[in-house]
Amino acid sequence: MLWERAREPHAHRWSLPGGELRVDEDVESSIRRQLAEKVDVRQLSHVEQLAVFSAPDRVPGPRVVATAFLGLVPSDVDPERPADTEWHCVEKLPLMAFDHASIVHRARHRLGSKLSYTNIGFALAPPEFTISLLRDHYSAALGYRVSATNLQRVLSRRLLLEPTGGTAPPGPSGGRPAALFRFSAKGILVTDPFAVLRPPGSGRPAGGGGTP
Amino acid sequence: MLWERAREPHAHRWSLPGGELRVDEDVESSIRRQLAEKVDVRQLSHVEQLAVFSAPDRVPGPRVVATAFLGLVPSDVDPERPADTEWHCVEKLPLMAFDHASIVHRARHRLGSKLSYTNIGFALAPPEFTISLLRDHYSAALGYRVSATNLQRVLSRRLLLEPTGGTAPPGPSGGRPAALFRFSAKGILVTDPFAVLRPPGSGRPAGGGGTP
DNA sequence: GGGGTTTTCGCCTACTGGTCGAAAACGTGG
DNA sequence: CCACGTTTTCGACCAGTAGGCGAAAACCCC
Repeated sequence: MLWERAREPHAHRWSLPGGELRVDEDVESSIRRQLAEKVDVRQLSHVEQLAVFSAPDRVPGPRVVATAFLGLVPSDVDPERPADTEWHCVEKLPLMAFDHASIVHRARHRLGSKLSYTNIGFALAPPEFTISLLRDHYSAALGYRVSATNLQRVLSRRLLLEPTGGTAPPGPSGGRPAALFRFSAKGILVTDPFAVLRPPGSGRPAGGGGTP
Repeated sequence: MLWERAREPHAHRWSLPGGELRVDEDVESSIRRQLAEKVDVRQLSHVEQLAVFSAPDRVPGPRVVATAFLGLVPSDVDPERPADTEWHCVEKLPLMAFDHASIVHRARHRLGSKLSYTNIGFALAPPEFTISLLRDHYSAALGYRVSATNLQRVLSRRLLLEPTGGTAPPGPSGGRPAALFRFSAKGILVTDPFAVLRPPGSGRPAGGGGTP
């Protein structure tokens, strides 16, 4: 979600929401406050620090150090937002202000990486969802096609997927109705990667696949 | 490597090296400059941003926002350093200044995670090393025993390990002399995790192990 | 040469993830 | 109402990975 700047510098370019850090708040409180002026912050399903951007010339005039965050909202919510904001596709960004395009690309890269080794993907989906929907989100974030079969198996084996029993209505062209799943309560949002070199006696990791 | 503070606040406590950011440098240049006043910065084998620490009360007096870095040096180098600095074991930290203890623990956690899914481990070892040395570094950073067999096999399969042909002299109690390895030139320092859900037709990932 | 120590190698197993194809469950049009 | 297209779901197969273990190799010292 980008915000069209009204004032110079970089008027009419699109920028990330943000603003100045107050002396009585930490950076995460600050970005939540800044964002709250635009949208309902409670919709945010995931927030994490991304990186500090501090090149001396990243903005005109006095140097500004920015702490960038990655924030996600489920795909079913479109929070109320003012007229000067707009959702944009990460692959077709408009002309952006300052170094914000590189921040977005870094965030997209982080999201793609974390999708592979954490269950952060659930932050992109509604409370109940079909595997196909989740696969589409994964594909969009990763930039390549993901097999629904593998996605379901991988997530199920990690005990992250729990069937609700319900089904979603088929699309306009028919097709078998998809089963609905929810995020398993035991599957706490893991933000750390799975260790490859495990402690001794901890069950065997994973592997497999390959091109035959 | 910690630095014993001479002045208040928190005099005689141990702190991480650092200082104020100048207006004409970015944060990484700044930490390298600060560090250069203490040690030879060229010894640093890896530097990466860790996180921003910005709690309003993290230091007494006016609020200070800190960008913490994780920096590694190979285990064989002990750079010249002034008398007010000292190497400390991460598991037996002295009384530390400000929130620096939590920064260290965060850094240790990051290192442990990255050891599992990147080849950052080479930043801990000398140019030529034995598998046992590398295993000891892994064990120390991860906090649990690591099998030298697995470590060698995993790294070899990723084409990161290259035998030099030489051997290291056995220890004082004898034993078979260990073969020396070097960091393979093809094994660029990967700082991103391996994707678990790969693009189609990309060869099969990994798996394996488990407790029999 | 025997005993102790450390490294190295091979074998086995459990399990993972990619691929593929068949079956299931729907809508639609003739 | 039945053939067809569509989408989802499930099972089977396979290559490849990592953990565990034990035997063999290579050294020291006595």
